[in-house]
Amino acid sequence: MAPLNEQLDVIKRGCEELLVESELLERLASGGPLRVKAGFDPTAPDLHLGHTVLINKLRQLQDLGHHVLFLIGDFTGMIGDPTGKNTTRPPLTREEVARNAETYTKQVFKILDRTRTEVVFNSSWMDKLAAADMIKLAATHTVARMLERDDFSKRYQGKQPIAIHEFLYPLVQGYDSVALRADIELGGTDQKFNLLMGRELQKHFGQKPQAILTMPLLEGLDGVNKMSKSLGNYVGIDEPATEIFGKLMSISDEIMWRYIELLSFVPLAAVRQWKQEVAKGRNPRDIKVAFAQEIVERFHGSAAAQAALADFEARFRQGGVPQDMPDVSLHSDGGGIAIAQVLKQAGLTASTSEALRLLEQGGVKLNGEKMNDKSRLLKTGEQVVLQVGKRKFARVTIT
RNA sequence: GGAGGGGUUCCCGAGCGGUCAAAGGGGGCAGACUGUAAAUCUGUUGGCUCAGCCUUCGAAGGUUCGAAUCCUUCCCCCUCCA
Repeated sequence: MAPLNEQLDVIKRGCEELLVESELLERLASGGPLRVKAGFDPTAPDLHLGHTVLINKLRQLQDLGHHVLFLIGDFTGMIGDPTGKNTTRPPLTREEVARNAETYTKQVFKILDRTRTEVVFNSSWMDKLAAADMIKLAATHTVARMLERDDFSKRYQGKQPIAIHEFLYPLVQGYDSVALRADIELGGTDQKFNLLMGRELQKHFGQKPQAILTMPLLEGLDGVNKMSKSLGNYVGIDEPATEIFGKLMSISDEIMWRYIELLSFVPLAAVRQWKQEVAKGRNPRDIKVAFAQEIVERFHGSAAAQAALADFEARFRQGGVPQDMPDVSLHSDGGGIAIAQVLKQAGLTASTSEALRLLEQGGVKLNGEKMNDKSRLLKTGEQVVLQVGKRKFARVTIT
């Protein structure tokens, strides 16, 4: 195991806050591997880059020899974590939770070391907790204390509803730390309240309180809100290489540095040099390309990263069409199919109304030519490439 | 239990008997400009067999030639008092 100060440097790198450092040092000094807890809400079936900020950190802890407890909050998932939301979230069913959890474990080992990871479900101890125990747990904290949490107080002041069961969420998450005897828990900055709750409950149950390490939240592609599935501003790690590449290229120059800081493994010295070069006039696009390549390579390999770049160049610099696009075959009864119908049935637009709108606005291309004749019929035997906007393509054959 | 306020299209929010598929803003989408950037500007933003028709304003009934707007019942939320 690495020397203490080196371990601490690795642990702290990129983090938002570490509490309490001296306690963590003590535990590290005691020699044995730490029990590292990180909880995941099974609402999102796809891991995205936002999640990987934390998972990368878990991986670093594993590389230091520590033991990761990858907690899937299947019980808490049924409550619906209210963190960061200003409305009550609808609860998930057992079946939904189970399905999502499976996807999680499948994806997470793209980053984590399977041999040093223990996947645990909080239902395995929470299901056994009797109602009376739950009441005792609830009795450990006051409503005033709960209302200290930022999002609760905001909702309360904003006259938004807060359901009683939402108060149980932090308590259950904290109790998970007790059940797991966690030495340190990782979470996003928005999790701080819940993480601290773990410390308090551990003390209450006679354990040494866990250290907590918060990681910054990664902004989504819009550069404003945090990256999340529900906002649609995310990059999923299971997405095709060209998608990941394209999405990363679309981020603003400002947010690019943030992404590099939190996601890239490029040494900080090299990043500093990039910044200087850009300040002297280098096109930030070049940096963005290098960064996008690094991320694609991480999840798809270097060959895919090269291909994604080539595809991107061909498509947008030379205005060509992508290598791969969906092939759609539609059947006509004879008279042909109106173009708006084709667009909808090929999945390029959500409705025929939208298709007609886009035709009017010049957002539709047929075989690379702008197309705004709404009465255009596609006849049997025709094969065309349709494009909507800059990104949506389909090769359509009429039979 | 009592008193008051409120539930409008993806979100916020106006409308308060016909001129309402419903102002304004946000977000989304498209176009221009670009580095597929960002910012900005322009258009658009329920659906369909699209100059017409159909379905929306918490739910269900009712009044009316006509309702998001009036009445009844129900559901939900917020505030104050107990």
